[in-house]
Amino acid sequence: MTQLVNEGNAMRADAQRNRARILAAADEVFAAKGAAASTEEVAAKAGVAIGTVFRHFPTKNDLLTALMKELVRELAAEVESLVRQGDPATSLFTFFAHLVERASSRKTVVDLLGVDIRVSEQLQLLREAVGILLDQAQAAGVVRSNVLLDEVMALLAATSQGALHSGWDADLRERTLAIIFTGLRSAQL
Amino acid sequence: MTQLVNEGNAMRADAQRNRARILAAADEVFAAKGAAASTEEVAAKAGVAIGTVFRHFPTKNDLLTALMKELVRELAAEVESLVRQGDPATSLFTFFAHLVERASSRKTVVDLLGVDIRVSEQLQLLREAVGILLDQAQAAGVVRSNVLLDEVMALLAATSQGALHSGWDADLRERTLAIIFTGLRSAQL
Amino acid sequence: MTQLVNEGNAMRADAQRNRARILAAADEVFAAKGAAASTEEVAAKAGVAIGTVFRHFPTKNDLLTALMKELVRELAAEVESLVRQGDPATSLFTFFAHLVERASSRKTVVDLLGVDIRVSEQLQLLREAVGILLDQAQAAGVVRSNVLLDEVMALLAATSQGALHSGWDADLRERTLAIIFTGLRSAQL
Amino acid sequence: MTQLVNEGNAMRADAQRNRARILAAADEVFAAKGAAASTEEVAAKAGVAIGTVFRHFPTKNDLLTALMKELVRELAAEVESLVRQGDPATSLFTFFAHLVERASSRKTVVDLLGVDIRVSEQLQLLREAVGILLDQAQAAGVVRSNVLLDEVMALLAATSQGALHSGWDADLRERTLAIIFTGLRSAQL
DNA sequence: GATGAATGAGTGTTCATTCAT
DNA sequence: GATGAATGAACACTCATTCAT
Repeated sequence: MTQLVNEGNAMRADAQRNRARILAAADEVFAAKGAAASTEEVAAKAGVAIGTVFRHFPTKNDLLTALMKELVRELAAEVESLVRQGDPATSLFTFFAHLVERASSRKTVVDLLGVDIRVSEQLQLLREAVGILLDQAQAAGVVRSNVLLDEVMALLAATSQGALHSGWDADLRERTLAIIFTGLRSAQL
Repeated sequence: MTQLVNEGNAMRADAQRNRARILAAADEVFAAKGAAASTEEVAAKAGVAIGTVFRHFPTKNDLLTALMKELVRELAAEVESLVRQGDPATSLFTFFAHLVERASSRKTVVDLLGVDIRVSEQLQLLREAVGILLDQAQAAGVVRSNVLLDEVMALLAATSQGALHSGWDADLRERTLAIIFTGLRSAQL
Repeated sequence: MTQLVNEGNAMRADAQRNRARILAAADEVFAAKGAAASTEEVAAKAGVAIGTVFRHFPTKNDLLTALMKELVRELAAEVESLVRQGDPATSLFTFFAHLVERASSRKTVVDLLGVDIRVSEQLQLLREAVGILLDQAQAAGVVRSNVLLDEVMALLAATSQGALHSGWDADLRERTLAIIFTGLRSAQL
Repeated sequence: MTQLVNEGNAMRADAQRNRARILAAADEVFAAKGAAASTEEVAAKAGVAIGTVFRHFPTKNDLLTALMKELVRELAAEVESLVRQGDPATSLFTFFAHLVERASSRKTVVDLLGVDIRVSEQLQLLREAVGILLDQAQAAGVVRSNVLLDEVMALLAATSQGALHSGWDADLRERTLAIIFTGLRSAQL
């Protein structure tokens, strides 16, 4: 039985609390300033000493990766819920829009896709989840059948990055996604 | 009248040559390693001393900005030539594809959008140029008339970033752009 | 009556066991990596928590010192046994050779002389023991009578350190000691 | 033509001065506190910023190695002068005594022989020099002919380390070396 | 008494920027 | 103008030591 959520088996209460605090602080800090922000700042925002951060995440990269895992986990959970209770015809678009909206204010979401972190492994999970949404949408006939998961993931990444780096507002986001969704839906010209 | 960022007006011959060399080196270095690469490395590749780099570009950011300007200028020139001699119906798509292809191998193209550089100003030029291509395409009836320049620019930026950070290969690039182009062309569902 | 450095008098059974484990682990770890190895590593090898190490030895230095005491005690015991049952004419040389051989594989033996530990006090015991061997050897006429204990101790320390730091093999060790032993035996020129 | 002394070909005057200052400071600091002393302290004593130290010696190890080279060079020079103008029968002993005397106050001399620095290469030079002294002494009949260079080097290292770590005073040094010299001179018992 | 999480000063190293040569 | 040495703040990471659990 694979567990998606597990990272604190047998940990003292205070340690768990600190781990959570650090992750939260890291999320905020890296979301605002990107992965280049200093670990020291994360510690400060979490209200712990620098050593504590490194005890929980021996490397800055480990911290970044943990953040990433957490994010992927949340996203996967969201997909799962959409699969279970959402409208198969629109779930893909709903999720797509939501992710991009989220990315527009969180540098983390985006930075993590780049750099030297071996994301692949983590992203695999998300990829599979999105694959289900795509299947559903294609089964419902609202997405062309020759669209591959690769392109959907690529568009997802691209728009997430675009939304962040270029600071799209809600309106622009909507209009831009509309074009992409149209591209996914309609018959090739 | 001294200017912080000289650009070619009234400059000793060797200074001009150095400026050009530095820009070329910076392009290479930053393209390969991203904006995080050290100025020292740029100087080395340019074959000048570090002081010379800082004399021409008082700040690393100034160097990055200059690179950006140069890039925009090239792109604008390309657009202009397309406007003059290209097929109005396909020029937008041609340019779009070309930019993204270029971005996929040049970290610069993309990173520059990220830093703290106020791109807006520089991008204005490019924006106007692309505006012309869009007008042409809409006039030719191959792009829906309710598509705004904003969305086109957003898609341009997003795919450039996506192409680089996620390392799209030629095939994925083509398939992804096909979806976007379809979205631009067809009638909204 | 609480004592800073407990040594076995009135101690819970498990505490005694832990103390012994820690000393054994420390011996191994420091022998292999020198005194610069981390206390944490010692704790790990001993299978106890870091706090336990510091409860038994309030300072890293205290741990090092205890190790030293232990070593001196063992050596003194060895000397005692030689005094009781060995050949008075060769015991000094036997002990000398054995100590150096041992030093060549145990960084501890040597490093401990380096730190800031005031060895003198601990070494007194060993010194007295070696003094007996020297007396015996001089009585047997195999060591010049004007050789003082000071020099013997100095040579002992020097060769121990040399053997370790320079990594003497058995052959080199033997040949080098042969020279020293000759120096101790023969008449001054 | 091999050059023993070369390290500053084409260097700005101030850079040379600083390099020398740093080496001098490093010698003092490491001599007093051992190789574990901080680079920062070296910088402070040299009166330069920390960056300057690292510009000249990109790694702490590089600094240590440079110190070592310098030391070996001096020693080799001393040997060379002894070979040229000294009494072949006593030069080896003179040099031996001098090195140990020096070591007794300089942790550097000794620390450098240990740790992870690849000394071998550097020591080769010194080894060869001492080899000449040994040959001379054996030719003069004052050192047994079956004494090998290996043992002499081993004794040299051992006594240097001993002299330092155990803090021999002049008298003890003399008496201890007397025993070793006797061992080298007389016929094996 | 044992545990192991938290602390925080300290270390080696990098790099944008300044300035004497 | 060009050179390249000097500066020093910043950073990731380590480790002896303390203390709440």
